[in-house]
Amino acid sequence: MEAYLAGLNEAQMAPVLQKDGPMIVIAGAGSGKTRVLTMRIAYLMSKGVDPFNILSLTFTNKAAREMKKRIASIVGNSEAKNLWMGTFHSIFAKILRFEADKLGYPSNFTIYDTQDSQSVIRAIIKDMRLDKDVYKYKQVYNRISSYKNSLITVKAYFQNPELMEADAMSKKPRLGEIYKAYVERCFKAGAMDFDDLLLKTNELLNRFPDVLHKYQNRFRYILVDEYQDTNHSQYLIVRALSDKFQNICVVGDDAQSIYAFRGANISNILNFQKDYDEVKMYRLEQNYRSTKNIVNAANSIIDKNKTKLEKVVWTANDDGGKIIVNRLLNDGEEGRYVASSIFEHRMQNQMNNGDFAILYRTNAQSRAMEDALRKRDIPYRIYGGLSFYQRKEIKDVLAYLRLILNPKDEEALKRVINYPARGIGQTTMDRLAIAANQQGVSIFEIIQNHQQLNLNINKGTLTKLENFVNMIRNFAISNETHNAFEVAEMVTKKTGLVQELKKDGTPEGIARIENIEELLNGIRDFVEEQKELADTTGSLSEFLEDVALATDLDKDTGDDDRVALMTIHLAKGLEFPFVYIVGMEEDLFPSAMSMNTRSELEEERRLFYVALTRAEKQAFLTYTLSRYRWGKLVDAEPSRFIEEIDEEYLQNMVPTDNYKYKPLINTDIFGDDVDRSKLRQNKPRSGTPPPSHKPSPEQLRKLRKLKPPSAEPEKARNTLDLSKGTEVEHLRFGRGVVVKLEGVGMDKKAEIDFDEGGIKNLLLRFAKLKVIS
DNA sequence: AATGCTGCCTTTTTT
DNA sequence: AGGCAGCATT
Repeated sequence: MEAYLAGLNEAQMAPVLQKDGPMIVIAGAGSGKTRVLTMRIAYLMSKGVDPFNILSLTFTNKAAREMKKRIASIVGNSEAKNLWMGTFHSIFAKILRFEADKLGYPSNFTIYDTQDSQSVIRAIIKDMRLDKDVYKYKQVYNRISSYKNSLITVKAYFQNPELMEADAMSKKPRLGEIYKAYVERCFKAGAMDFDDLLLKTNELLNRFPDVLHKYQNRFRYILVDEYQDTNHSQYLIVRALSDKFQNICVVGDDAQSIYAFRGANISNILNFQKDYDEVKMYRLEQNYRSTKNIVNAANSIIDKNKTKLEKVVWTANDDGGKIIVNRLLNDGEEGRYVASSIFEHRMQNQMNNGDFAILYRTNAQSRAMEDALRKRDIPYRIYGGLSFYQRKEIKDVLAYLRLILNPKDEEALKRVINYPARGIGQTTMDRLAIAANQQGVSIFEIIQNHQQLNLNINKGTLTKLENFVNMIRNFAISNETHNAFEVAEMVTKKTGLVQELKKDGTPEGIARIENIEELLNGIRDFVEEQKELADTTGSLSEFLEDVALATDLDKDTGDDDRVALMTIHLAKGLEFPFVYIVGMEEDLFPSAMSMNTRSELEEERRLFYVALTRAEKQAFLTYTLSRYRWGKLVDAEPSRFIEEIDEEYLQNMVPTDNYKYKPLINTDIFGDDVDRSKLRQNKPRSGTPPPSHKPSPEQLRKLRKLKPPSAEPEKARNTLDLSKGTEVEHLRFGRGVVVKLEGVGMDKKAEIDFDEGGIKNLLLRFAKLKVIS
């Protein structure tokens, strides 16, 4: 027996040692499935399987990189290098580039991200003169995306009366036309969207049997991680490729299926045994990650789901601390509590920042956490949300780079043809677009050939257009002899992008320049890494592919010691000693949009299961009584998921004086005449409806333009003296609470200044707010 | 053509 | 509250 297998338990060993045939591994949270995959690949190679014949599909590129490293340490780097390992999207993008000509695409096709796709759809809706309130571009995009993930092409769509009827019923009878136009525009721009990478792979394998055979023979051993989150399109690719040799190993956990919203099909894992002959099934049920308390609590949650495979996750670890549940006044308090708690536990247990994670349901929740961590000087890092590559200035640079490789890329062209401003306006663009449509070519080509066409554009503008095209062509020529970093550096200098930002001189402008510098550094690192690890040159096209398909997680080097903030979805597959799950409230988690059907609710529950099982030592749950949502303070109720945990695993904390701020709840400010239980409800008070002093829009406009009194302007504007008898309808105690001021008709954040026994002033955070007494 | 204002939408999760 | 598309102004 090979030495590297020594650390495996019996259950883990069995799937590693089964060299051939179809198999499914049901792996509970924290049961060491990555280890099994890694060891299995190492074992296959030790039994003489050529790494070129092994395809391993992972959920993130980072996971792939780490596995590769691990395997390299067992079998050696030169062999490990030859493994095919990565996400569905990145592996099949590579294959599609190689086979692009068969599908009529250029091999340097652009990969449109969600923003690009949505922008194309928005333009189509506008061009078709459809009502943008009926045809919401995001909805349309999602609809098209789900068609593509179900392999419903435009042609298939128009052959399916049911689908067309369904869209007509939802008042979108022309959805098919939009779909058609969208596909055509992408094709003309030489672009594929995320879903195309899978859809076109299917098309490739279906239409060209010789190509299918080629890849079937190449990928004799296929491994798929997180199989529960594959969609139909991915499922069909796996089936097609594994059909000949049937050496397929899928690993997953139905209890952790959380991507149904993007087409993941849980029945892929539930039905695997029907898809292949003589499937061997293995279960990994021993959890090595978490304490007994956490594992048992998680089990008690997932028990509430009806749709699941039977398995019992258990652990031999210590009991550990109970899950700490805490109630806070509002989201600001919640942030401060979490920050304080991290601070204290870090001290007490001699932990690093990187041992803590804050997990939330929606990205919008990160802000309150960030504010609190920043105030406490706790270093943190946010994953996901508005990622680095989605920032305007970065997308601008990337658009230039995309255009160099693929001048047909219309989204990139539109973005930069007049940025920095070069006097090419909307009218000109409209004319070019019309000509491009008539000629059936790209806008870039129209400009190149404008002398043969009558474009009705004046000479000065034509010169500007020529200059632009020449600039891009010169970049393209340089690109043939320079690496990605050199080209990118040239672009930032010669296009005037950085100059433009320097000129504006604002703090934001400076931050943007820094971001561009960071991008250039990133490109330099990329080029060096490529030369070292992958025997490639570090070309621009390699870099852009990496960017298009990389996630924030992939970018993470883990060098610096920071608290991790991310959505629960992003946390899948990760683990931390201390985990805070915040915003445990009805309508937030479970999300208000996921409570319509049982299956939606069950997915939310699985999501909670995933969140809880990220914790190794200690889990914390927090909920608030009210929080800002849509810019307004909204009352909140504790999530049903808290109740669903067996009580014996919980420690419910009554808010105490442990922390600097006091979580003062129901503190009586106004005496007995105010019924607070009613204040906390959204409903108007029964009997006496709340007085409505809401000013008319006209009055409000007047109010906003009013200047503060000239004497002591700063103070007069920001301070509200309660002794003057200002009517306050709704007041909660504590710092950063919200006050509703009658007669103003809006909520504003305010800080309360204490004066011995009572409140002296409300310090309004927003200078604009006027108070009428 | 550039700039500034207004009013709308947003908050589900992502490759 | 904040971002952004669409409109109005210069």
